[in-house]
Amino acid sequence: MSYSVGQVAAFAGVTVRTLHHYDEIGLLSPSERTGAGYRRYSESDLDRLQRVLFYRELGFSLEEIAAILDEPGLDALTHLRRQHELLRKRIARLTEMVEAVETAMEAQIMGISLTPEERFEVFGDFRPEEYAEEAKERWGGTDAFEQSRRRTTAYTKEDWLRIKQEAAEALAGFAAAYEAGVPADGEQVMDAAERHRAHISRWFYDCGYEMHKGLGELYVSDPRFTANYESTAEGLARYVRDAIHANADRRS
Amino acid sequence: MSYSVGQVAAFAGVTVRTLHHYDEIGLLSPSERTGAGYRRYSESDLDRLQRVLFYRELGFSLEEIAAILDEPGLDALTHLRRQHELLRKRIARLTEMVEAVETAMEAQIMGISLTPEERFEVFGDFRPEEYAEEAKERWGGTDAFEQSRRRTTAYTKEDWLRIKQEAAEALAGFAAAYEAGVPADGEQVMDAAERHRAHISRWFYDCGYEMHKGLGELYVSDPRFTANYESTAEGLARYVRDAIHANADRRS
DNA sequence: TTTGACCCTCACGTCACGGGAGGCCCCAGG
DNA sequence: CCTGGGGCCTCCCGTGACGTGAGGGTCAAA
Repeated sequence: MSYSVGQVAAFAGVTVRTLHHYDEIGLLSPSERTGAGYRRYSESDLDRLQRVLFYRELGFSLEEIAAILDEPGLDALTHLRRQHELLRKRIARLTEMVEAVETAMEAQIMGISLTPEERFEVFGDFRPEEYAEEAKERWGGTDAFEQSRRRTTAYTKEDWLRIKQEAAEALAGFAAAYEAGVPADGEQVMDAAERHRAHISRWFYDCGYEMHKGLGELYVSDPRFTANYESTAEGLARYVRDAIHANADRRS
Repeated sequence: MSYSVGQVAAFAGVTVRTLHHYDEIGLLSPSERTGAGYRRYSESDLDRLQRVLFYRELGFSLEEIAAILDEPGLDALTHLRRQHELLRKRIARLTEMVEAVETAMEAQIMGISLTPEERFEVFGDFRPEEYAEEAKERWGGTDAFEQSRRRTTAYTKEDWLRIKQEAAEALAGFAAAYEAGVPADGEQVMDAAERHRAHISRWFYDCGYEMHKGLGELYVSDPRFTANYESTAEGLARYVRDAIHANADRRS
């Protein structure tokens, strides 16, 4: 049994032109022609086409596909195993992308924008030293950033909801005291700062008093954090920094 | 903070030329230029680029991407949700392909070649009546084929190994009796036929005596089955058919 | 001030087809 | 017998998403 271009095209979900093209470049030439020059595809031609379409779908160029298919040692099972492996990798990649999207959603919800590195994390498979260095510099040379990343990747939806809730409570606590005119070194305000520090330590990275003070500075100096506080109440960022400092001084 | 083409290209893992191209076609024009005409990408330009690359990876044309991104109601979370959904679908598709590959592997191991429809099942998202009809005709108008497909999709590796094992035992049983000169309606040969029927019923589809007889006929008429038996011993296909008939007659 | 890394704008090349034009082949129906 | 319509052929130009220089400005560091 053999098949015409039209039949094969219908089977495989490609156009006749595509089959002509594959013939032209020698990727898939039908094993027979009729007297009138009509292409006739055999069973094993279909086999080859199936493989071509498979590798094409996974993003290989036609040239690469030709190389793969014409490799000596072209056992059918070998191909199937390779395809299985490629699919597994591709699924893993997409799963990573799903995670990245979820992270971005959380970031969006929490009102924090990402750094360029974070944004494209899932795309660049390379991580040149240059940018890694820059990130380190930005985060004060500590490994807090890395630690945070490692921990947060394991968090579930529920964890994130809880984190968001706690963060909102802390913010509300500071805002209430601030608007009531309580000074930044008031007892309850310092307690709020301490709860804030515990929150960070628990969910993100070990946050000592020194680091907490650094974070407080960041809240007034880094606009992406400042915005988060200032949008609740003008001057709140500075107030929170002062409270954090007062708390750190009290403890040491 | 703004970034040059080179920096952005490095972040995003694309070439400078690509960014130029996106500028040319108006898909992503940097929000600023220096006096010397240098492109300067802002934070929100990066945001847009990230989305462009995302949709591109999922196979959208640049024109389509432009339409998606310039849709009114372009909330960030909406995009993220859409991306999440698209990824889910794509993963589902790849998972289907994995299953198809596994099926093909089993078919290969069991020494049965596939029909064109089966081969390209995973590619054509359409299922025109024409071919569905042909398949029905081929399988005698019953729904045994569908039933088999439904059941076997849930099978694990272990199941398949066991099935293969049982099939091999059945074959060996027939072959032994055949080569010992036992007639096809011998007691033990009919018992082997009955075990064969039970095997089919258990793992693939309800196989009554009539259907079993049909299957026996298939073993001598359909070359893809015949080959499997004849390669063990010449004349075995006919012998198995006769045994199946004898067993069916005995039972009714 | 010079050097080298980076940037600019043309402009042609490439890959994987799309989409006709113009013309055989072949069989069912009048 | 011939005629119409569907499928097939080759030839060839078009397109989308860039690759790849050529030829020439820009700019911080040495």
